[in-house]
Amino acid sequence: MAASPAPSPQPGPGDGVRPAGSPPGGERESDPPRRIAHLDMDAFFASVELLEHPELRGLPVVVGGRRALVASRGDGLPRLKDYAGRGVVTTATYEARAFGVHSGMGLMKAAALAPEAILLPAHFEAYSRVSRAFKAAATAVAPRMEDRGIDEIYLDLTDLADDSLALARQLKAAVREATGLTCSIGITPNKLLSKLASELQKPDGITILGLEDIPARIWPLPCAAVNGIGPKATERLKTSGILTIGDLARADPAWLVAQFGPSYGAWLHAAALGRDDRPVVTVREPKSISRETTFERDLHPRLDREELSRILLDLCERLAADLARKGYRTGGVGIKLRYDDFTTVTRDQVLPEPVADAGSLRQTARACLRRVPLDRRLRLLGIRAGHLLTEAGYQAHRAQAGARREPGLFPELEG
DNA sequence: TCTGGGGTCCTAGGACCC
DNA sequence: TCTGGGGTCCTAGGACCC
Repeated sequence: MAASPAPSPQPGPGDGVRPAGSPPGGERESDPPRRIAHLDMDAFFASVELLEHPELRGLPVVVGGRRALVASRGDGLPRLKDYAGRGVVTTATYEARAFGVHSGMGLMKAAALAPEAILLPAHFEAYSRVSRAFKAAATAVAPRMEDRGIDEIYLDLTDLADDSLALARQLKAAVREATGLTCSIGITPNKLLSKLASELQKPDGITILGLEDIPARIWPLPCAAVNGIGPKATERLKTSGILTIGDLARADPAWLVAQFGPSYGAWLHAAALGRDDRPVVTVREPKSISRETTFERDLHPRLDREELSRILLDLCERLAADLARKGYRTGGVGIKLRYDDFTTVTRDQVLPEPVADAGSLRQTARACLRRVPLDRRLRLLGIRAGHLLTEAGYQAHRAQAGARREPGLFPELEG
């Protein structure tokens, strides 16, 4: 079953977004109208690369692939047609998208569409730096910000004085001043609609919508435009003749629930009507930290045992470094394997004591590996740290555990 | 021309406890 | 020799997102 992005308090019958002036004395007071912005950087990674390579402006440029592989061919600028490997397109400029190239597409396939496009390796440090800069610029205008990844944010504008168009212009000016880059902004009463709105006039656009605009502006869009309706749900909806958000809005809610389950079915109905009361979440603790790698060639668990062992150690060391840098311990370690047929398995194990060092991670990963079939070649190995505990949380955990055992027996060994 | 790496959330069964 | 129901935790898989 498809996941629903926080369907929020289950919209009951007749509930959801209450019309302005809903009956007094109801169970809940009418929520105050909100103003939520979604700010999305335009072709972010590619645009950052163009800051470094202004001479490539106007050309089809694709960012993706591993640096060593990308850089190893040719003397001039690497072309997509020179690439051989398992990379995917991370971002493409609008000129490259005109050839049908899009994010997530295999680079080999992209090369068939746009062989002469420039291929640049990703520079994640640079993107992170620019990401911090645009977020700082945006929060200087609108402080209540929800981080949605490296290139997009939500902002709660509800309590700000200026009108929405003025705020959008201020945000775009601030982002451009700080980074030299353009973004697109949607402003509506909720996150769902704002996310849709910011896409409507990309790049460099501003789109402000009210609930009254839903039939004309939202309903003609394909279902897949909704954040939370992915490839599987799109396909299932299509087989029932539901192609647009408007089709979905007209579908019988009971039928949707029967087809997609109580949670997702109800959410689909609410989403099609533009109903969404999720708050802008300004602080969040991570739930897990992970590292994974796809091999350049498929590896056999026995024949390539040493190489796999080296790769596992490397992943554990990098994960341990991540934990140390971010100040977490993990109380549960998991592994992920992808076989040559692309099937994926995971194994998890909770730990009696939280750990953070590479050796403990590796030991637990090996225990997990013993529970998994190792009879065919692998293309990916990953390791994940869950049940995260901050250093403060860990001290509290230790104090509790210590109190439960022999209190004060070895005080010199305690924290 | 097969399909990266980092995440979140949901479901569902079984164990275990009350 | 049987019979509940609820609650939480653990585990595995999968959809989805950036």
